[in-house]
Amino acid sequence: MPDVFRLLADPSRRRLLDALRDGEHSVTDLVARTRMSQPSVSKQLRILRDSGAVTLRTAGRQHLYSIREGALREASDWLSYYDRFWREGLRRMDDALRDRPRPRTRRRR
Amino acid sequence: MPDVFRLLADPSRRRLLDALRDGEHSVTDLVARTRMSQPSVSKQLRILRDSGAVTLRTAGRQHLYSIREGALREASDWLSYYDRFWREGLRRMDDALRDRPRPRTRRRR
DNA sequence: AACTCGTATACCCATATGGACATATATCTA
DNA sequence: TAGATATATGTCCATATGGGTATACGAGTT
Repeated sequence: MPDVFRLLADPSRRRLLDALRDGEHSVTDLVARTRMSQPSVSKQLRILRDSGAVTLRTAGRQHLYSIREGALREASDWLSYYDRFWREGLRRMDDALRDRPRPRTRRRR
Repeated sequence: MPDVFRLLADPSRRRLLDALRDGEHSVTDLVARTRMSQPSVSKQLRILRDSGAVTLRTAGRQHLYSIREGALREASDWLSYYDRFWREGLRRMDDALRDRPRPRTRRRR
């Protein structure tokens, strides 16, 4: 099971997800929207599906894909830390640095 | 210039970033914290540095690395859409699906 | 049943990637 | 200057990955 970031690492998969943001789409649709070859689209959709990022609904001979709720949650959670981080500014970094390396600051006499 | 997601795709790089969350650290420090070999740490730090995710401050023979503010912003921004998305629920997906495919809904007489 | 459309898979190939190990470089110290 | 410490780089290798092309499969259609 490849992790979420590995998934998002590939631009083509991100394009697919972007193309799915406004709802379900068939493979042919996605091929048109992403300018990728049909086999590539299927291949990447397969990967996205296997890792639970998208779901498939079959309608006749069409395969309709859509984004699965919470699929990218893990990635988002991981990043949220850093969001908070740089929103507060980096002063705390220096503080942490100054404190942790010498737990009991020994005063040089 | 590899994009942010490519950076985060590798677990070892994420471990490094995690280890840097509480502030500056030397390479030796990072080696201890991440259980990676020193050359690997240096190699990945190099990549992180080249892509602007971390910065280097030289202090004597130590190289102190720290996370760069806003480094992961791009990734975070991209994901923020989906955050909003699944927080609202997926009803809108179906709506979008029902509307877009036929822009002018032709009433069947 | 033959045909067509929509989609998935198989196979091949070129490339990128990360680790391990050895070694180079730089800074401090004796 | 010799030696030790801290970090970087070079080389080799095994593997993963994505694309392209051809082809297989499945569901409608005639």
